[in-house]
Amino acid sequence: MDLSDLRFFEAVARAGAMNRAASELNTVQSNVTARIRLLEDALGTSLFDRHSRGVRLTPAGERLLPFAKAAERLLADAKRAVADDGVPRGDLVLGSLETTAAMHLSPVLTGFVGEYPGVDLSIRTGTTAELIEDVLENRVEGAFVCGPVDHPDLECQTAFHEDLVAVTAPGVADLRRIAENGEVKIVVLRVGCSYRRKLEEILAARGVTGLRILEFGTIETIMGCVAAGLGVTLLPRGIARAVAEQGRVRIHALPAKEGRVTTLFIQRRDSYRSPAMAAFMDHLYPVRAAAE
Amino acid sequence: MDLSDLRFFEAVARAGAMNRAASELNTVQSNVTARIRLLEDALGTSLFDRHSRGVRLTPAGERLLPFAKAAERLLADAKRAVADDGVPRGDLVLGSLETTAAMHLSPVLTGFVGEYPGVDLSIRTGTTAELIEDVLENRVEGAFVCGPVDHPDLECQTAFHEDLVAVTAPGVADLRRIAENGEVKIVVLRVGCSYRRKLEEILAARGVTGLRILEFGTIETIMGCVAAGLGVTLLPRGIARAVAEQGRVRIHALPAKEGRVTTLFIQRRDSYRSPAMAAFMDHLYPVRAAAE
DNA sequence: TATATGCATCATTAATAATGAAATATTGAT
DNA sequence: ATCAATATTTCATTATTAATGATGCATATA
Repeated sequence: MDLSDLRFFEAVARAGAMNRAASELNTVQSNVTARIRLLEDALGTSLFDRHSRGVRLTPAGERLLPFAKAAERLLADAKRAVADDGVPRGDLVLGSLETTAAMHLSPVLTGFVGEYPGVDLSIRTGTTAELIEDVLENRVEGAFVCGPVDHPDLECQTAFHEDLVAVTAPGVADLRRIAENGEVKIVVLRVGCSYRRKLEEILAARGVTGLRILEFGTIETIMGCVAAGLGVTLLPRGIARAVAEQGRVRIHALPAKEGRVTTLFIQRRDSYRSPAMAAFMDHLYPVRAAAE
Repeated sequence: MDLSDLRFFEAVARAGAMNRAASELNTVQSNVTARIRLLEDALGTSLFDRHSRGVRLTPAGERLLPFAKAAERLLADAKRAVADDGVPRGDLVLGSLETTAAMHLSPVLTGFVGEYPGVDLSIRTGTTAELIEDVLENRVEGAFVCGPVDHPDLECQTAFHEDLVAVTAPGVADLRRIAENGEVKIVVLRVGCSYRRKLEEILAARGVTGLRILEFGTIETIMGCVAAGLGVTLLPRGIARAVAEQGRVRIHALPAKEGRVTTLFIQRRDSYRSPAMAAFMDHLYPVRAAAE
């Protein structure tokens, strides 16, 4: 058994069919068949059940799959470790919630890129669920997400605390009354956004239920919608404040139990930490210490 | 880069010479050279410095080595995971201190082998240092050693507590006086035995220093030597008691601070846990609970 | 029953790895 | 200084292994 065998295996398992896996691996189907058969012979077990529309993993195959993925990760990490001489350089891809990026990240990032000009930093935004997936699948090296997070493969560190506030049109004096003057919606950044469920809970606690959801791509659009009386949203106080001071929206403070959220920086526990990543962690340290 | 490349690499790194690595890998030396060169080309770095008496790892090679070992372990674990269907069977190799085996293990082991007839259990004895090495190098799946142990790759669980006692010839009334009636030695089981250093400390605290060391392979021999007035040893009370009751030796109790030792069961943190191992852990659980 | 989809088989070709012999280099001893 | 010993590199040759493309077989769907 060798790593290339596991690569074939993993591709077939993912594609669910040998011919699809073949084109993915840039080879022919007979080759895939042969390699899988050799692997099965070597292990003394069949790894796939063949049926007319493709293949399905056997229990033994299910047991092998995580090792195939781990092996692939290990080799990728090994390549990086060899290439790294301790000087932070190259790509560093991190993830962040849109709101966290807007609120907290810019001073951290500008400081970091100034200090390490060799590092090509990029930020990928998404929801907490998406970002957790991104970290687990090694699409990003780390991410700022909304806590709490509990996953055995993830290492979590407190990065920031923020106070969330509900934001409505200026005319809404009390959150309980938002539904009184006609149609109102929950306005959030994206499907699955962590704040959506939180806002629903907050409103439910005030007797407001059954609101519909409205999704937008940018915070500016959301603010516009809210100002226009189209709905209510939940945002960190710091972001909402500027718009509120212009009188366009009204901020509704929330008790700490509801409004206090912790932003965590998460990483895969076992994967290789690049010098760039280590440097970023160091750079982040004073921020994290302040949050404790 | 593939696993077979890493196997070559690891063998050369360990052997310190392509020659020796070649015979170890059952191939010719020119093949090893070629494979290493290909690997170096693929990684874009030289992994070894060649000199006239062999090769030495470059810094990049040093960085690669742990990955090579991890990859090998991963593949070995994968094979086992595929073969395992959850039923404990096959070889289970554990390590233990000689004294722990004599004192505590026999009821645990006989119970275990009775319950799981499919498991071929074997015990390899050694000193704590040897056993830690055995666990780290995956020569045994787990081991009973003398605590405390602190290693990032090892998971430690309290297994037993024991009271150590000093054992001398019957005529020695006080440990402080052992050196009075002529030549006396420290008698221990093996080079590097954990008890040796401990006994030296205990005697030093009583003003007895500079004793020579005597090593034997079995506890019976040691007891014979001690009874004959040849020296002093340190053993768990339970083992010494039987011989003391025959009047052949005298037991010198020690204060808890010196005499209390904890036996830990250690395992590699990240390696695959076989069903046999899991079953053994379960079997051990009541024992461990009693020790807490 | 025809058709589409997908795996297995197999002969052929391509690519890769292993071998053995000869060349080169360095250390240590005479 | 030279020879012997040891170790790596190079290279042509052979052996092994992987990939290809054509074909066959099975099964589900229309």
